[in-house]
Amino acid sequence: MSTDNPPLIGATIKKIRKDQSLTLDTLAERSGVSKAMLSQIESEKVNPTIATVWKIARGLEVELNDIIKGGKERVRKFRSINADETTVLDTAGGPHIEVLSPIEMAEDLEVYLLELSPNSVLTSQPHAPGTEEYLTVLSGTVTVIAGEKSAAVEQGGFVMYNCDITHTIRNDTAAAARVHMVVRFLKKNWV
Amino acid sequence: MSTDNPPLIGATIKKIRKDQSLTLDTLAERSGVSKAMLSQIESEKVNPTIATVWKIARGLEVELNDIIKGGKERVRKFRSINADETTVLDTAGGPHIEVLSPIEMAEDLEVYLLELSPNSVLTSQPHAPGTEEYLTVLSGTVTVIAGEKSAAVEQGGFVMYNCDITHTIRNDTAAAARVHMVVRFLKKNWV
DNA sequence: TACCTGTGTTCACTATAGTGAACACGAGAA
DNA sequence: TTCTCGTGTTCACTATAGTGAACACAGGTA
Repeated sequence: MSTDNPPLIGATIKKIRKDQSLTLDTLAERSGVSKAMLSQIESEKVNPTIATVWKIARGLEVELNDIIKGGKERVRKFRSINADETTVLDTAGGPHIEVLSPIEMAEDLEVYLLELSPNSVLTSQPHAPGTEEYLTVLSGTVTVIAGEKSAAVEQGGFVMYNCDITHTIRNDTAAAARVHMVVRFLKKNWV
Repeated sequence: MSTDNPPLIGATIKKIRKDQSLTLDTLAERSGVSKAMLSQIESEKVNPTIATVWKIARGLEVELNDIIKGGKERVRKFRSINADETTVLDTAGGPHIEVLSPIEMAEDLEVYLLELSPNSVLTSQPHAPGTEEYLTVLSGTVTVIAGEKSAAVEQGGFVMYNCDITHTIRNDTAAAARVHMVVRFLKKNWV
């Protein structure tokens, strides 16, 4: 939705109501908002208050944010990427990094495979606020440091942490380590 | 926040404004909402319209939903789970499933390791609407079917799909397959 | 001590949200 | 053809959002 105007939520409310086969009368009963008001809102004739929209969301049993963000039609995804299509990020002396997730997932949910050589370190700068990383140790042992917290995790282990602070993955052993990494961003819907 | 009352957003707006060291005057200029109104909103003396809160969110450069959901203080996570602490889900003749993510991540982001025997199938019922699965094939080859779409994915490959329809992972080969699986749910904030 | 400034609050007003009631319209039945 | 019913829209009203201006208060300075 455009960022130049407040969200037009009338159409969204109408769509959700229709999807649930509800009349204005029924939604009025469920939500505590008058039928007249609902009609005006759906026609974008008025600019309702937060409390009113919250009541409608409750009546529809949906999240307030589902109404506000515009109720975009979700198309079900199906996307597969072969091994030879993944992107490889290598730096001299650094770990071997394969990007598995497609470009359209960037800054939403990113998936990587990392291979850390014996006695190597991968240090990253803080990501966007609220971003989280989830690591599965496939082989070897790694030590993860995020801020003042750290843990050594062996094969078959799992670690998750906020990565909006400087964070480091180290392989202090004499064997290579392989790690599956997922990075999840807090989404911004309209900035 | 309580689901019995509309969201009290005044305190949230005030906190964000203070965090950014802004005065009411400054926010009024940036947002186009009067200082008087801002004061009333922050004091929970009025129930602002959606458009007004949207203007404030823009002025603060935050998501509308950040204000509405209550601006909870985020504590940075750090959680590690050793291999011997993961939960194993096995059924007779079924795949070997290890749950890596901790219980508190249930229905948010769930992480699994799957091992499918030669010529075996894992069929799942539809999950909650909007839920997505992300598979990394660590070894072997699997065929993923979601609704009418399918793909055979070899070692090192990746596949993602909506799993709010019946979906199946098959290993039609004579070798075992190992798959890393992430399940991401669309969050409900207050239902 | 008095004055000034910055910041937040309240007043008195206008504009608009929100409602109960009445109206408009289309479809189906008699 | 007329009537009835269900559903959505609009009217005329009250309640409240939203504002410019004035006020209140605290801290700093002369």
